[in-house]
Amino acid sequence: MKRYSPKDIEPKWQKKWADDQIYKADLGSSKPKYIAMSMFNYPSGNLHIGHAMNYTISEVKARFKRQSGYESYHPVGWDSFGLPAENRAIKAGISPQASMAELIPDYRNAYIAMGWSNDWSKEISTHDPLYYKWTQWIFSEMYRNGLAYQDSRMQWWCDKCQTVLANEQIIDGKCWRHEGIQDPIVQQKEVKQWFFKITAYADELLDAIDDLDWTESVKLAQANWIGKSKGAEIDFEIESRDKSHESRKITVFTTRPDTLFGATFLVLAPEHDLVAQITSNDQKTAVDEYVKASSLKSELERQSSKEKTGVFTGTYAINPINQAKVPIWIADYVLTGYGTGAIMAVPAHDERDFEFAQKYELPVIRVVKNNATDEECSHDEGVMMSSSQYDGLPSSDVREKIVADLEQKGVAIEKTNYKMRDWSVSRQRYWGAPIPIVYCQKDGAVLVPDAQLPVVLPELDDFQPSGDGRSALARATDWLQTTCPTCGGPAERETDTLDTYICSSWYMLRYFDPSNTEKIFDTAVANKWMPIDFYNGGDHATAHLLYARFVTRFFSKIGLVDDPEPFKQMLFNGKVLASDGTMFSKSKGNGIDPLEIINSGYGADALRTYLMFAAPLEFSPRWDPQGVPATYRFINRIWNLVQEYADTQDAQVQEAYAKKIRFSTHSMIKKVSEDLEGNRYNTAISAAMKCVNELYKLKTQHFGKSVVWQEALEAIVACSAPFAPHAMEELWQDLGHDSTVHIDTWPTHDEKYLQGDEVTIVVQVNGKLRANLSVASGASQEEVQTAALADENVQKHVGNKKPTKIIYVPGRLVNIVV
RNA sequence: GCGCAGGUGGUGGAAUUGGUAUACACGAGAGACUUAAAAUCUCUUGCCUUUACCGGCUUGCGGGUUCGAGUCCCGCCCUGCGCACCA
Repeated sequence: MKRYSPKDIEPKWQKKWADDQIYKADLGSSKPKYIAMSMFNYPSGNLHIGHAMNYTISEVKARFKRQSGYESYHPVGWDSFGLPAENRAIKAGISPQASMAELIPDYRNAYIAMGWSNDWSKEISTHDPLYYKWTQWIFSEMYRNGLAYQDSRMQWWCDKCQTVLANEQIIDGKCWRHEGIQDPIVQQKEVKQWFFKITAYADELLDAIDDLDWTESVKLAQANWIGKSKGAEIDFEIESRDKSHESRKITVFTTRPDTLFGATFLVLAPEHDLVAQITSNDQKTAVDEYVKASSLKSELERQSSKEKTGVFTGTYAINPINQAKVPIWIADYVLTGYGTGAIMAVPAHDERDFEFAQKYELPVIRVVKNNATDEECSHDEGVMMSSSQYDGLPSSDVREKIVADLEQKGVAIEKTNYKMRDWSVSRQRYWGAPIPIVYCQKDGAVLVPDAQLPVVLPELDDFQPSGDGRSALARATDWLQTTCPTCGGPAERETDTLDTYICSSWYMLRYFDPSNTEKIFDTAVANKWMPIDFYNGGDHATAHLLYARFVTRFFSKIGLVDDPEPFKQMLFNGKVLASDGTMFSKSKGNGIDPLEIINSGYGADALRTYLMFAAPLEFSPRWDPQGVPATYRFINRIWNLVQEYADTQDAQVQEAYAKKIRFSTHSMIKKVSEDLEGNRYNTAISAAMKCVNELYKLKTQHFGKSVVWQEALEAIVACSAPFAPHAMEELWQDLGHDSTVHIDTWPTHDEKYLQGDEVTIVVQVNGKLRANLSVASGASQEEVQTAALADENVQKHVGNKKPTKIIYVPGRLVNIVV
């Protein structure tokens, strides 16, 4: 009997599949399309167990659909620009280009060894000039549509990376690449930056979230990130002691205009423009000191110190609703970047204001009557009080009314604010797509004409940042010096490169037309294949997924693609954890190498099946050293079953056995199909295991060449093929096929085989299980009840009491209440 | 602090609309095959009581609704993730 040896069959089939190009997607196929993919790879080292997990998830989905009659496309690409790659190259003393030329082939081999069904004919790399030409073109297109602009502003700066960071790239006040204990806290630095105006799409991006079939937590994270809040801007006149004041008012943003009568002071952020102007002479020293101190504080310090601090400016403002005189303070708990950088403080109804008022003994006026006591602060809704003409009205109604009334006087306006900021896309690093801009003394910043794209990244010997805040490109003088496209005069290229999140925000579309040199991609093909049917990953809940949505939405507006949403279904999967429940890390050296497991003899099939079986895909399973041996045993059981069958003679299978075999097989087909569709891979695999166990019991009799056994074995082989593609391919051939198991072989279940002659009815007495009854499946309620009451054990518990009620659930249970 | 998700055997985890709690797997125990071991196959395995049957208990804790609750409702406790002074 042929033994199961992954070492021999896996490479054999990998070669055969490649030769036959069975995974090459025909984008013009007349079959229904399906595209499943995982977030593409950031090549920076070896394939690790996290990759194995992520990519197997979408790969199984792609295989399931390919077997089910779809033209299934499982693309592959490399997110090859970016810092980790550049840092690795610097460390290795080679260029990033050379580093990629080393890494990518290794990854390719690893992908093949995992048995992933990628279409290698359409492979892309973001560092390929053919690709980044279009990344640059997106910048130009954004610019032409008024969505890319340059601005000088304070930016987060990581000293280790020597580059600015987007808000999304800061974790606990540290750079996302340097969040260790010894790593520096990010600093603010004034830098001239290019931005994409993602805020212009804030509302659309938020509204569209509802309809996405995405992991709920990711949808929520995106909504939080966008952070929409409706409110009003209200003007407070500054009480003037000195006629020379340039500005006479302070505009505050509030989401609770209904509490305006309770505003007992104003607070400005220390960075607010008016601070110097309004500060009185006797408070000047204190204010100056406070402003200076808070500017030196890092964001982390500012956020970690719970204690609120502030200082009085010596000036007052007038509350527009009742002309009350309220003091103006400055405090760093008010953020400069949000709203107007100034708030009206309502200590009775805002916890932060309450805390501040307590500390500095400022008055507290309650204006909403709710369940809170007089001593505590509460933002709950209620009925207005101490609010003149609004008294007695519900606070939720007054919110709009008060703004409308003030709007008439021209001192307020309805306003919606967002937490989300524009996307900073400039990076002061070498390894990225150069921003297609030149600076001319006469014409300023000028776009490089499309005909001159790509602006090719020059090869350098030294690509360390220049240290003055500019990238290594600042030293590439030949490249740097150019001519102005507008006037032809001397000009200098932009030395910043584009954030790699731009590269990854549109790659899925390039998969449909990877070598087009005339256009970014063919719209007709993209419209046929978009949106991506299935997408998964264990990271980037906000940044990448938000940027990809933004860019796709932009593409739909300029007519490049119809659907504004790129990913129809998105599954945010868990990460494999070490056996002790902690994250795998390089420093701990506790990583699991997928190739090592494959080569140890267990093979890719057992590894893949284990990863998909260990837990639901959303969970983070702990690595179990017993796991792969267990799934190896499962595959081996299928293997031996098929081999044994191949060695049998023709057999007559009695009808009663045939029924049992079919019941087992068709239940399995149904369950596996539904579970694969619903991304419940772990229970799909357990259904296949259960079926195999049952077939093992059934094979002790009437086992042999027959239609019913052939069908059963083909079903178990086909249904296990997405998880264990190599072994199942071999077995498929052993069952007598010449063509591959991986295309158009998915079995369908027939309901008629799922109906048994008898059903098991559970009998309860007062809700407690007392008997199991086997009755004919067509039995009437009366028959079932009679049989139930006749049962010996049921009789014992009913005794001579008369049933007061009998609950009957057809085909399931009888509950006798006495 | 706020938001979200979740607490089920020794372990990972299953359980349609409320309807046999613990599927499947690991681990453990026993047996078969073998000179022996590995591999393979078969059986047992929530807890208590019992030779066995029978019975009792059990889904983080406490209540409630119901003929019936892992599932629904109320109040606690704990864990994980996300956001974090966004007015």
